[in-house]
Amino acid sequence: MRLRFTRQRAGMTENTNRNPETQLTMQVVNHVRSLIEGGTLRPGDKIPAEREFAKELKISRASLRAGIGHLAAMGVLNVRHGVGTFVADGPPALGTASLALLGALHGFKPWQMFEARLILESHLAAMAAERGKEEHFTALAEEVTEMYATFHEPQEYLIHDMRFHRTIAEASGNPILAVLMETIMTALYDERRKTVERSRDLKQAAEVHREIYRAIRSRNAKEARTVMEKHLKLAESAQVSEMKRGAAKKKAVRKESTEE
Amino acid sequence: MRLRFTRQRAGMTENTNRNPETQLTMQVVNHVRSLIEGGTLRPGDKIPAEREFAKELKISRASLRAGIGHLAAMGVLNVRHGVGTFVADGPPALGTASLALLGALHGFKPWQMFEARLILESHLAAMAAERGKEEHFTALAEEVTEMYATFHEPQEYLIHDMRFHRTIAEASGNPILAVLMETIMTALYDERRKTVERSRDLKQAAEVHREIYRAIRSRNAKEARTVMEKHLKLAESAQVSEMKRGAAKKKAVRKESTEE
DNA sequence: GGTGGCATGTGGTCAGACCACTAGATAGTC
DNA sequence: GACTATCTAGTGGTCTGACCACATGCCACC
Repeated sequence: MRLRFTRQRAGMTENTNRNPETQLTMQVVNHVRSLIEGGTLRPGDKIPAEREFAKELKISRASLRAGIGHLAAMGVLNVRHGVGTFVADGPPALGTASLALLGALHGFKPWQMFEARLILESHLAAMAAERGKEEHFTALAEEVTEMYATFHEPQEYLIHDMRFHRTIAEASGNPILAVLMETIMTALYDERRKTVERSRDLKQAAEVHREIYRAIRSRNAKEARTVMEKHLKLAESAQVSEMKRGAAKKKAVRKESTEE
Repeated sequence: MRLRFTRQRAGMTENTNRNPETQLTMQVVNHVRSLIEGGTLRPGDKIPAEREFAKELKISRASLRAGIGHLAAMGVLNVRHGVGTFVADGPPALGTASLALLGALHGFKPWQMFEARLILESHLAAMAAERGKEEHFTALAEEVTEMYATFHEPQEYLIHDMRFHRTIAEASGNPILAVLMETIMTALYDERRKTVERSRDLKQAAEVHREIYRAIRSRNAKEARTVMEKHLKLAESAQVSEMKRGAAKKKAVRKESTEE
């Protein structure tokens, strides 16, 4: 049974739903939203059980679940099977796979990803140098240490790499920029995870992270920014070459794969 | 019947789902994702009817709908009652209300919104000056004209204001940054819509937009950036004063409306 | 030639049952 | 007494099949 994915174009492009309140699922979303905005629900809180909540809202459990699904997809709610549904806690984040999916959909190019990241992170580094607190510096130092300790285990190394950049974002004092950066980083590292095994120079990368740390720690915003830019440009070419190396190896079915 | 929103904290903060494939709804998300990444589904395409698609995937319609709900919330799918479900078309955008909701959740401050926007848009303006195409310039000019024509109708004016900035983002040649900017702008203008009625100096604002346009048009990246920064700082103080003006008025009226 | 209404296909909602997972309580074992 | 296995209650996850609401094209009717 072959299903067809009709190529027919959907006429109207800018179709705003007329009655936002007619949609039961949207009604749920708005209800929860107002509870959050009104302060009734705060991060980490548990919302009522589905059967109970549905009765309260006078809708079926299915409709309630549709609304919860929306909120969960947006990263506002955190559903845990067998336990309950909670308002998102911890570091804010947009819908998990959203950017990666949008990327596939609109054909984002890797260089565009890196460009976006460069812009965001260079500012974040500078801001972290200016506004960072002692606790952030401590966390950064720890991650650098871990990087040095794990540069022989790429997957492990990557985790600390991510945490390092995440901490900088947090230290910047602007959670919105942190969220945006996180969104891009997630998409980027998703790809990186597959290629990092082929990486060399992980030790050198740790070196650069140490430089960044020192610049931030000494509150030298300009320097932090410069080094971060250098790091990211390096990272870009590293990832590109990793990807090429992977592609080359894949094609080299015969053992002729001499690494240029 | 009073429902309680338990304040109990949810222990684990970093809970990654162990089996991403165990979740039927995630299975649907990943399936569609792979269809998109594989090129089988492209923007504007119609996916099979729910009953049919569910049978194909050997899952119930309910589960399928859960997955579709997720994708719709992320802005990847576009569901139209009585018509069908389509792969998102037009300008890419992250989940609609996500940032606004996250803002309420984590208490984003207005100045943080503006700071984030300033960083993004100043770069976007410079990039638009460097990479913009003739068609973009034309569109920008049109929007400026419209702004001059409608500065007595704030709501109308706002639309063109948004379109102007959106066009710059598009002209920058980096759709990722455009998406991020759009996310922030949506949250910001959502608020602005309520206060713009009290705005003065809309004509002056149009003036500044014209300056920005001229800088971009003449491919003067540095100038475009500078003027954009000036504009956004102006816009920030304008909105703040609008909000203050509104707060004063609201106290006098003392009107309590029902929650929707 | 126009127009109202119906047929069809699609998503939206409902109800109730049962499955799967978690965590705490309980009873049994060493 | 401390540990471990099992049970149990509570919660989300899935299924089924019916019916409702909406959008569109077709066709008889005027």
